[in-house]
Amino acid sequence: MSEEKSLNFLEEIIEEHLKQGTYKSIVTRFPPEPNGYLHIGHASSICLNFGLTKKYPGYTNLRFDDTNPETEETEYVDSIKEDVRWLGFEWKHERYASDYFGSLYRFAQQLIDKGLAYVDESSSEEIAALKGTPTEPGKDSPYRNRTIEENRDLFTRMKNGEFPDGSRTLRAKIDMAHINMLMRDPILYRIKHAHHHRTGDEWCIYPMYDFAHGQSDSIEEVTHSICTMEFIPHRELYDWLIEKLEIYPSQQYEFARRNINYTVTSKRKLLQLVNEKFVTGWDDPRMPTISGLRRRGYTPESIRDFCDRIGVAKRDNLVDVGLLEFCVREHLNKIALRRMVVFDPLKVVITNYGQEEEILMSENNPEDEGAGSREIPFSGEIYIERDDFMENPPKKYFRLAPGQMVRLKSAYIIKCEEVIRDAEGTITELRCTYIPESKSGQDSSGINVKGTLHWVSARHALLAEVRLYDRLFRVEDPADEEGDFKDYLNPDSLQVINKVYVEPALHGATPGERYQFIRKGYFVLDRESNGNSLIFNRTVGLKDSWAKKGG
RNA sequence: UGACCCAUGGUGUAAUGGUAGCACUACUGAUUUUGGUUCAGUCAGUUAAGGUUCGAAUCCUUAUGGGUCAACCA
Repeated sequence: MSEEKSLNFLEEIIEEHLKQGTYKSIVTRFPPEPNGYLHIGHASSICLNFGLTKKYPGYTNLRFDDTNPETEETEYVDSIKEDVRWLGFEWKHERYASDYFGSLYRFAQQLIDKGLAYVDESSSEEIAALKGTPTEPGKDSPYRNRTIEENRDLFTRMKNGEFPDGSRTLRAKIDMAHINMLMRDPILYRIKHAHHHRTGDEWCIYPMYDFAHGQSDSIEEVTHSICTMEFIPHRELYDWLIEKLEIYPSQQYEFARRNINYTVTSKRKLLQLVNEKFVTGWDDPRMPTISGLRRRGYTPESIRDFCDRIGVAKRDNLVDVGLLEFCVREHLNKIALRRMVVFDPLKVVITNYGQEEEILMSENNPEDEGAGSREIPFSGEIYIERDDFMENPPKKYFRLAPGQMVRLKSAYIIKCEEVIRDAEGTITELRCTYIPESKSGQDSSGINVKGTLHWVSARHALLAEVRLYDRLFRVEDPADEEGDFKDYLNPDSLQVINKVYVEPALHGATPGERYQFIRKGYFVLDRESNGNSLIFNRTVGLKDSWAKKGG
């Protein structure tokens, strides 16, 4: 019965490998650098790498590419681990490139011994000058032909801290005229007298990406090393090093990173937004970070579903954020508890109801009978949404208007009899009558109304704060615009409503529960809430075909 | 004026020489005690030109367009 889902190009490669017996099982890795928080683009890579070893025999390691102590911190390591777990994945081994500094150092010595690496004393400017350009070959460094003994000695002294930062590098000896710039004697090691988040002051030389990543893959016997397309030119060097070092032949495969419109996914840019206070932090709910999405109320299920739907391929892309929103709505619709909250209150007095009150029942989730129901107090004075009333309504307006009837959700049908105004002419109150026989669940009135409104009983309502979020940028692709990307921030990305009126059932709201404020959207309790205050973040609004029609 | 990667509806992704499909979006309509959900339907695509073939989105050539490469970042 089940329709076979087509394979992405990596799954095809792996199935072929498994079929041919190239591998019996596979090993992948997710290799973040701990210099920032993970974002939605990383989620794609996480789902890919971990997803592959869920589908095929094998496992996935979490490996931190921590070879640049100047930008890396333990805070980032912790956040990355939390985010991967939250997304629902468990790694086999937790590893660090820094675990391999000793092996990497010995690999470098082997290269020196084979005459394939040398210590260069050129400055970074001099190296750049001799590098050539994509269309012109480079020139050999004057230090290129030192003896092996000299190189060994110099490299040892680099490690021993005898030289200042930037004064020397270890370079592979390949070909300065190579068509691939990365093969023009790439730098393997540089001197940095910097404190490393894990190895402390043990080392003052650190390997470059190209001399750490592939070697780490190899040490872990990673079979399929999956990275993004900008690393394609690195593959030649990746292979060269593995061949010369005669180590386990991990293979690199590349896919196109996923881009999403109206946001940026560059750790450098996100860091800028954080540092320059354009957002409140890495987990600001407007951020495309995993932690931001989590605080915003996204579920791991919805993010996994999103990654699954956008797929894996090799072409440039700009995915519509609307798809992410669709995924979270789809999930939240099934699990969110329905609650009634009035954002902009308009008082309604039900003139024939009297001073008493009663308890009504309402289902917690019409999509899930198991979610049960809750009690809602009703009384003769309630609040409805100000924009649920119009004095001169257009055709097909189903809400309240003079002489018109609406259903109050889970309660009665009411009819608007009178509009009360203050001295300025602002509507301050509506006088309505209710139809006693129309009680929800036992309606014998025979009246059919088109509109149903949410409401809260005025004397039972609690106060809360809601934070409404919109896209962070006003343009689809901020990174592609002229000038500073920050000039394209959306000034209305955050709207705070300090006082909204919520039904009493929200009193014990917990951060783990998801809510749908009926007709308003999906909300989650923010971590800044406490015993005295309820603060809700809007995850995403409901689809609104009335607003779209210009209603 | 080099090398490499890529090109299918508005967006994302399938079709692996044999009926261009799926999802999102948009638009209709039905249902609805959320103008939500659900259901039914509609619009919409192979960058171009040659070639190979009975047959090409798929293979070849050229062109065009987009991306990547000149960090002691990853």
